[in-house]
Amino acid sequence: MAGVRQFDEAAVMQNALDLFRRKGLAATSMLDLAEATGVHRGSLYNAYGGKDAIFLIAFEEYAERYCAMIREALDKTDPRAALTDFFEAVIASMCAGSPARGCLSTRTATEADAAGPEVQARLRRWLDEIESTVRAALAAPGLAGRLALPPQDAAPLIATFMRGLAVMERVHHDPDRLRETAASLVRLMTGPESRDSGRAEGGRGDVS
Amino acid sequence: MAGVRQFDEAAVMQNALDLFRRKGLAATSMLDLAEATGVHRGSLYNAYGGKDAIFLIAFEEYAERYCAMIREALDKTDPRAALTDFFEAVIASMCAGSPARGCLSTRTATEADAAGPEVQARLRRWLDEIESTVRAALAAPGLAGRLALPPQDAAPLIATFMRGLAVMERVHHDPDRLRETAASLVRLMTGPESRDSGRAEGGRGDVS
DNA sequence: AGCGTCTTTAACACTGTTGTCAAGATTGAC
DNA sequence: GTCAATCTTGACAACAGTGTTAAAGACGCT
Repeated sequence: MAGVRQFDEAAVMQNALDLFRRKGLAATSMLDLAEATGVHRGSLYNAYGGKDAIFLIAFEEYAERYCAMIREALDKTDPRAALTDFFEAVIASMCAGSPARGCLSTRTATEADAAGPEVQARLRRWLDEIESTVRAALAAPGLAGRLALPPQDAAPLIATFMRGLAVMERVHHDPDRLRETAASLVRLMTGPESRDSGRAEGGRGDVS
Repeated sequence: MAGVRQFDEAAVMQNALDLFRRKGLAATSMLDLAEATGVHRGSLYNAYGGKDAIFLIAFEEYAERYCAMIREALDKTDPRAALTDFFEAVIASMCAGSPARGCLSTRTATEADAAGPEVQARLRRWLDEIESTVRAALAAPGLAGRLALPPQDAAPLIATFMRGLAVMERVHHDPDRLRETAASLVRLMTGPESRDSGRAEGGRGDVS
């Protein structure tokens, strides 16, 4: 073989992901991608075929990092610390950047009908993965039975609620407000008993 | 004065709203609006100025109906019945139509950076209105003090969670799943005590 | 009826996006 | 060094959308 790819595919995907997070899938054109990556539009068509295909590849890295992030945040022995760290990480991730970049998957989900069926399927799979990651973490020995809700009920509730946070972030751009709202849910789920499980420090909360 | 408007403005706005709910603000073009309303594109420019202006007018009716809908749903003497009816109405509204049309405001919120500042401001105002409507309803004599959370904490939590439901609807298109998730939150907020407050029947849950 | 005002309509110029193509450049394999 | 595969690049045609404008039409008012 010869006539070898001239650009760094990983770097292209990183730039593409950054762009998708800033502009969203629908609003990003192939020309935007070409400019952001420094790769000629024709080369992108040649290498990947189109926008959705690029998105799907770029999304893989996002998905992986995100899951790792929440898995780490939830890996605590105290339920309240686990959930507090979890929401802190989620909120920090969507509020990072200026202007804040928001949540890629939430944005893509709401404009999903404009995206191809592969993107829709990938999104569905990813949200399921988030939910099972949360469910598994809550069912872990340390936390099991210490919540007001069994993991199989708590996980969908948490997964749905975090989507809501992402929407609210777009409207108010106020991380503290999100934290307070999340704290209410955490209080509700952990009950009033464990009075002081102060927030453990957890990860930096940024996915990238 | 003369040279009088040839079209029914209310009908145009109704059609515009329908279209916005189906396609979203960003994906709807002036040409789409012209076709959907039967009014020539130039006339729409002349009468309203542009897409955002049309959206803002159409949105008023939506906002009004929506608030009335949730106010009615929450107007119950039992907290569990109120919240159950509330979420039933919200879910029915976003799942109506085929394909389900989703939640206009949630969708607009996530693509808000593409919209003008007036739309963003209107959206913010609307979400605040939803939140205060919920807060007021929960603080009403019949319900006050019968929730696990004071109204000023419960309202943002509920408002945020219902945005999450709208996102999940886009992904899974499964009303029952949404109902179950919402039921978990209701259980959490009303506590296990009131064992049987079976769902009162409430409104039809459709905004339009 | 005539006037002025407003609306309608088709057309125009412009910009942005898409997907493809052919010519040329590059590079590994032989 | 030559070959052949592959990538790069600029160009092209086609389409969609925008916002404006000028001419034509409709209507209320006097």
